[in-house]
Amino acid sequence: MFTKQQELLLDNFADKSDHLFALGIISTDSFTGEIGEYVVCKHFNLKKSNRVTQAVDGVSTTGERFQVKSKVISKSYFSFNAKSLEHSLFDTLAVVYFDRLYNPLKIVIVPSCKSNNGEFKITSATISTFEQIDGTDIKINAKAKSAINEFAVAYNSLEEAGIIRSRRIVGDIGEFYACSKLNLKQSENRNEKGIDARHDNGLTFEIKTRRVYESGRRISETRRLNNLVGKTADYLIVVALDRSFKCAGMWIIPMQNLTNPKSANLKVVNTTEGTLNIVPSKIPSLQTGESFKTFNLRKRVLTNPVNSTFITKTTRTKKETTKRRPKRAIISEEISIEPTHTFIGNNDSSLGSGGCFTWTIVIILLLLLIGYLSN
DNA sequence: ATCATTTTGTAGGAGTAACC
DNA sequence: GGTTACTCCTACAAAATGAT
Repeated sequence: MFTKQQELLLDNFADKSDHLFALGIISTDSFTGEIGEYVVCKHFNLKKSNRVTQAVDGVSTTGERFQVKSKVISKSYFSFNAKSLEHSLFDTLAVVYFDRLYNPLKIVIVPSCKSNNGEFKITSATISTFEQIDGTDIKINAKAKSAINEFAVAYNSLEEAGIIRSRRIVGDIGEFYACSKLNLKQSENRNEKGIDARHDNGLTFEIKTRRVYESGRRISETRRLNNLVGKTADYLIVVALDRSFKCAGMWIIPMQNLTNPKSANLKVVNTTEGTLNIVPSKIPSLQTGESFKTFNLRKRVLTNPVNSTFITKTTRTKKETTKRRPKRAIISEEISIEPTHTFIGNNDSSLGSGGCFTWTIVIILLLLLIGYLSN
């Protein structure tokens, strides 16, 4: 789905990201925050906290507890605000600003006692009241600095190539794969609750992506798909990526069939009823399963009365679509199964799933069309 | 005074790990 | 499996400022 050039950029990003990991600068894909913690800890000679330590990111030799916040800025807007930090748990807030190459531009120091009950505000109007360390005075060793810069270049090239549109690279790439594979439109508003993409047929999709590969980054084997509660999309699409961000599996699951949306294990693709596979699995723990064909066929599977949970969704979509489509058009479109994913429902159909049904339907419709044309 | 632009504030989203 | 801890980003709304 990506061009060769784009794949090279992704490979390069994976390499540069692993290099930062090897140098102990990052340990996850939340790279902005981790680079910031690294820079502040080095500058103030802090002992870096373990990853899940509440409020404190580093402690100085004298016991001063630092919380670090990081921000990449494109213009000189040195702003920061936080509503409710646990200000009693740390002594000093250090906000570090980076340019797009992750060169530190400034560190702003705010004593936690200066917060208004946990509310911190740095704006152009208030910044002069805080201690500031200029970028030229921030010391980072040359090796780390060049690794960070190279990482930034690799990241920026992904953005410039249109591969990603945010610093949440894993989710971004997953959405890209899912949308191009299923011909979906990404939600323009990235904040739209519960829906990442739509199809022309009216169906809605939530896309969850996980990068699944052997690495020292993860201690736990368990992978989760969190926070699917209340998601109103018709389908969940699960995308697995390999180390180089190549698609290593994709599945489509009726959202209603998820039994534990609060904290679903990634292995729901193996166990959830109605799951169909879009891209075969390259991950041993995730089974490929029955393959997804098109939305046409998918709809016929869904209208099977055996699984009543699908019926309400199917009915709604069917109504919308049939209103728009004259009957003759339906026949001609249904023949061309591959290029269009437009849903043409037959709600009375009790056909089950499977390839032979597909071909039966296609042949019948072909015969109907030939008959129609010869008249 | 009104409209346009810039800046700040907020809500909602992403991913992962630890603890129970 | 559920919850809560950590992380940052983005788009939009609202407010502030500038231009006519």
